[in-house]
Parts: sequence; structure tokens; C-alpha cells
Amino acid sequence: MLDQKLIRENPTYVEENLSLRGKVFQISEIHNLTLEKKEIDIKISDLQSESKKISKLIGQEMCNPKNINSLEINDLKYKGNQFKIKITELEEKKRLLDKQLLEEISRLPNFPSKETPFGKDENNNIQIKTWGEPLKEDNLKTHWEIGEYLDLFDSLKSTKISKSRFITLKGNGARLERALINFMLDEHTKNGYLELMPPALINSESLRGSGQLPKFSNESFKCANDDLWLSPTAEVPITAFHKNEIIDPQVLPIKYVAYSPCFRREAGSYGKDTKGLIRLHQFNKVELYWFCDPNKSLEAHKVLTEDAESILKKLNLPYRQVDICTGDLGFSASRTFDLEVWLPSSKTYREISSCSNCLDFQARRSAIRTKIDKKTSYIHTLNGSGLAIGRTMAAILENGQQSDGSVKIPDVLVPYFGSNFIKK
RNA sequence: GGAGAGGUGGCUGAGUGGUCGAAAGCGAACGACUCGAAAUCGUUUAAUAGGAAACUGUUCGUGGGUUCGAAUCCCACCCUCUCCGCCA
Repeated sequence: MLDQKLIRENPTYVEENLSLRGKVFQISEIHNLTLEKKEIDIKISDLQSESKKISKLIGQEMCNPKNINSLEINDLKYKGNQFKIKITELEEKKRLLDKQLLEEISRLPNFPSKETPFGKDENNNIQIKTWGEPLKEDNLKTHWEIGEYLDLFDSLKSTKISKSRFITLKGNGARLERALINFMLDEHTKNGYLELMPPALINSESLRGSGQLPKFSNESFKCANDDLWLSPTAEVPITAFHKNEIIDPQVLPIKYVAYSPCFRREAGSYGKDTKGLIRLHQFNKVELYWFCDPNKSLEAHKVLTEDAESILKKLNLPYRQVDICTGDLGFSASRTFDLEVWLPSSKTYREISSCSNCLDFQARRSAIRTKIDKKTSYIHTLNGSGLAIGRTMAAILENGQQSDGSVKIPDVLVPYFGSNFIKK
């Protein structure tokens, strides 16, 4: 969430920064609401101050039992009542204003950082670097063909269980998924991350806190009878884990790694990636998350991204790093580096991790602060996949495919998976 | 799901209508003593909004209500704990 004071005092600055995202943001209405709110706040505060003085006076007079029903006291009570009527009236107005203002401001995205490349959409993203040698042979099999040949998963039967875009992993497929989760968790915990396994059902307040609500209610699954949603990413419960806290700066940065299933409605992506493991309503992910000193998040962003990259390198999967442009930037992010893994069957790089610095955007929504030199300030939050498991499996299957139809397992994974190859 | 108990500052815990934003203790910070430290003594120590500041407002689980005045009374909700039932 953006700072309300900033909106009130410098609406032009806010509009300019938001408009970097490629569409025009008009915040004059919100700006007016902030002014109106402030005016009412001052009025209420003054009236309350007067009213409190009267109450105290009555209290003092009442100490003397003689006074209890005196004219003077009754007069004061009447005066107090008049204040109360005015205050109640104004508070009613204020309540409506607050609600409206919070709703409107919650729908404004974060400012892109100054370093974020300017651009309209994903075509303007900038490739920062590539790593590894992409396989560019023709006639390579897709991972779903490989999966079918080696009997690793079944999407058709899964529609009987749920519907399309769900998958059931089988045999070596399930085993490989499990191996990847364990491998990634081990690597990150060795590297100083604390492992969390958060709830998969989360409340609306938590979704609001990390930016998924109120604007993107369409993108998550909601439980019908409870104020609970299926978590779209561990980023949400981890942010909420420290909601309403003031964190001792000495313990910063707090670095978490969490395995979690992720659930997304994928509304609006009909027809895209209908086969295989790329786009599912449910997938597994190992997430990296930092709660960070607000002065150190730029460096932290680099380190977090490198930590995610290290997994791709160890798995020997060719990838590239992309600097996401202002028009393609996620709602809560100020800057994002995507890691995209090479999928040789389609000769493209596909997103496998999105490493974002949200600055204080989520921390303000979730009231997560620290106290530096007696001054409380919002901490910075950063998140990134380390990595998405299903897409990693797709990449391993496609990049490790052999001419005899088997798949070579990356060396680091062998102790977890238990064999060098998946064969028929 | 049923019955009961309870939610107060960083923590423990007092407070059942009137200068209560809240006793006391612990913890923490600073100072004194000391060569230094421990112990001791003294002072300080919640968040948040507005303000340059003085100061003013709000906050005792959350939201309403009663009252001139609510941590305290009333209503609703949320959460925690104990017992019973069910259950991996």
C-alpha cells in the first residue's frame, strides 16, 4: 500500500510514478478523499478534546457528594451531550470515508523502482544474462510426451478427480517431485534460510496484506463457508506470519524458505499451456522470502535472486535472467528479476522464478515494522521462487532427454532420486 | 459440535464507571558507584494519526451500544485454554 500522507501531499508525484506502469492513473478522487479525511480528523479531534475536558471536570466535581445533582453538574452534562451528538455525527462520516479510502488505496499498485526498465509489456523486458548452453536440436520431445512415455503423470484421469489443469504424479514422476522439493529445501537451509511449512488455507486479511486482495479475488480459490482461501503462493502466509509486529533490527534480515502447494484459478488463460506441467491450478513451489532492513533491500534482492539461480546452476539447467519492465511488473513489486529456464521442445525460456523487491508496500499493508534509532519504519519484503517444482521437472525432463527415450537425472539430484536415469 | 474459563504495555500481572494510557514486578536503555564488571541505587522505557514543536486525538482481542465519562456495564463476532464428543 502506498503512503496515505504522500498521496495527500504530493498527488502529482504519485500519479507520475504509478503511470510508469504504462497506463494512466488518476488519483484526484483519492486525493480529495484524503483531504476530506484530514479535515474531519481535525474537527473530531478538537471536539473530543473539549468533550474530555468537560468529562474530567464532572469527575472532579462529583468527588464532592453534595454536588452530585447540582444544577452546575446537570448543565455540564448537557453541554457534554451536545458535544457527543456532534462527534457521533462526524464519526459516522469518518467511518465511511476511511472505508472508501482504504478500499481505493488498496487498489493502487506499488511504484516501480527507478532502476526498473520502462516498457509497455513483456516484450520490453530486458535480458540481463544467460547461463548454460541451450539445447537447440530439432525434434526434441515435449515434457508431456516424455511423461506419457515414461508414465510419470496423468492429467486425463485427473479431470475425473478435479477438472482440467490438475495433475496426478505417478511412480518416478511423484518421486522426482519429492526429490526436487527435498533438494531445494536442503540447499536453501544450508545457505542460511529457516524452513517454514505454513498453512495452505489463509484468511482474507492475509491476502490483503500481501496485495492479492482486494483487486485479484478472481485469481484465488475461495472456501464457500469460511473466510479462507487456498494459498496462491507461500509469499502470502509468510508475510502474514509477521503481521502487526515490530521486529528487532538485530534479527534482520529474516530469511525463510517454505515448501507449499500453490493454488491459482488461472482465470483468463484459457487455451494457454493446456498440456503438461507448466500451468496448473495446483502446483508445488519452494519459496524464498526475506524480511529486510529498509536500507538494505537492494543488495538483498540481488542475493535472493542469486540464491534462486544457484538451484538452476546445480541442476545444470540453462536459463536467463530478465529485468521485468514497468508495464509487466506485478502489483506489489517495485522491481522484479525473472529467472527463465530453457525448454528445448518449444525453444523458449519459461519463467521458473520471479524474484521481487516489494520495498515497504506489503509491510505497510501488513503493519510489519522495525525500530532503528528509536524511529519505527516499515521493513522491506522480498520474495522469489526457489524454484517452482513442476516447471523444474518439465525442464529436467526436456533438457535431460536421451535418444533412447530415457531421461538423465542431474547429478545433485541422484542421492535424492535414487538413480541416474528414468527409464521405461 | 456441547460445557466452562479467559483475552490488559516487550513479558508476567493488578485494575469491575470518574484526571487510567493503565499499579507492581521482570526485561531493556542511560547515569551514579567501580580500575573494569557484578551487585546496588537513580532516571527513563507502548503503538499510531496530525503537528516544526508545544501539544492534541485514538488504541486494554475486534466491531457496535449505554453514559457527560468505559479496560471496567450491554450486544455481536474473533481467538486462546480446559473438559466431553468426533477424528488423521
